[in-house]
Amino acid sequence: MTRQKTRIQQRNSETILAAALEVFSQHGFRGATLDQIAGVAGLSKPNLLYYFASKEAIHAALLSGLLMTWLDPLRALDPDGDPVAELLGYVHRKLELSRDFPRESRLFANEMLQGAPRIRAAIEGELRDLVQEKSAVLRRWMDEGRIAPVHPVHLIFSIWALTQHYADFDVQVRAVLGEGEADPFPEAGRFLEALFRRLLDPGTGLPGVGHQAAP
Amino acid sequence: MTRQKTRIQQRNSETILAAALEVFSQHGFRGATLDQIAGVAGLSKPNLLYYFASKEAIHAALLSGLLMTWLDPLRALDPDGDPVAELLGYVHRKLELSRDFPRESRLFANEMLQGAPRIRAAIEGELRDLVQEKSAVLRRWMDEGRIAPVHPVHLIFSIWALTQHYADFDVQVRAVLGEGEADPFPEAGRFLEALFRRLLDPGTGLPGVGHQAAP
DNA sequence: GGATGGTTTGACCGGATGGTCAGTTTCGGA
DNA sequence: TCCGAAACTGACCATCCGGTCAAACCATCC
Repeated sequence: MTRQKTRIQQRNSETILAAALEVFSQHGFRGATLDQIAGVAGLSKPNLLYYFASKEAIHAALLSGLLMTWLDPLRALDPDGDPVAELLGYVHRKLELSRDFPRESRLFANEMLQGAPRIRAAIEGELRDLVQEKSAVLRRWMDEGRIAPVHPVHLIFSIWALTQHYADFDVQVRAVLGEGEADPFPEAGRFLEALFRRLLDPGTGLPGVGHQAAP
Repeated sequence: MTRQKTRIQQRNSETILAAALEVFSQHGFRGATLDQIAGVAGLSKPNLLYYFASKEAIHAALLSGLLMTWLDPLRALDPDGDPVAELLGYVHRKLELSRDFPRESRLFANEMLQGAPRIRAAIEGELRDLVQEKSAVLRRWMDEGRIAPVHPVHLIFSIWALTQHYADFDVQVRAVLGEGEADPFPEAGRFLEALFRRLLDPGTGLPGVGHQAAP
């Protein structure tokens, strides 16, 4: 089915997907054009449509490959590991994704902004299930007093928001920090480490911040 | 110049901008069409272009009005107020913006994803200056030991990321939390309150999380 | 060298898109 | 009531867009 045959097919498919990622992540699905993608890929428009049935097909291929990569770090969260270390590891892995694959992050963000018309099913299925599963783990850790009690799903949201921000709003981040500072990511890593250490530390119980009942 | 004359002009300009906000925030600049905007506004396409010179002009009008609204809450941060109360107030005001004006947030996010081609100047000017100014205040508060020492600019980034996430990724938030939960915002408010209280609390000094030198 | 099958492209198509314009309708004041 | 300006519209235009197709190209094996 999806099996590639020749090396040319393999190479050109990859070239096209790479170019499409560049264009889709910047302009969204409707804002991107086949001519643009063809231009970036260095191929002719009909040649694109020789490898992919349609513009939709290219976009779909990108998204389907994306979700797996995107969820892997959360899947890797070990229920039997040390809670704080596991969560900080997740934060750092997610931040590395933002640094190394910003276009993938923006493609995802674009899809979300549009109301996720093409991956709604996956969001309400796979993604939701995985988050619920890991939330149960977090809740257990909280009940055991190993991390501070906060709403587990919002905790996961906060990790997503804080890490993806550095990819999606890269222009803003760099503009505000100033041209002098080359790479914002090392400092971002230190900041997020401090933030989540303080948030999760079970020792410093503040009043009135207990988590709600599970959904 | 920009002064409106008749009531019809006032009303129709507002109708067009509201419709354009709806469409632009969902599809981005290139993905939006004048016919779509005209359809939402209930006006004919030529009538749109009677009030605005071009598609670009509509978009520019939206963005210029947006930045002011967007920065106001940060401007309101009082250097003479109580540090934690001021920052938590900012967080809550920003979260309310996400709840009440999600389309404005998405319009801004769309512009950022595209590399901010149309508001780069404002980002590198007004926005940058304001952030630098408030960062100085935050640094002073940290030096006085009234809030924990973290990188002030990344602290501001974290407020933006965490609050805007609930507007920009609304679909995902609601899908993951489940249809049962109607409004995610009250719980989000409680979570962010807890998060920033713990992050800012100067009492619980953790080792190795001091902030870097100022940029 | 020729046959074969994967690869590439110029030319083209129907429909959408941003924008124009001449002309008509509606409004507000004298 | 009438008039000039404001408000509005149908028809139209040039360009762009996603997609098609027949023909050409090219590598490989006989």
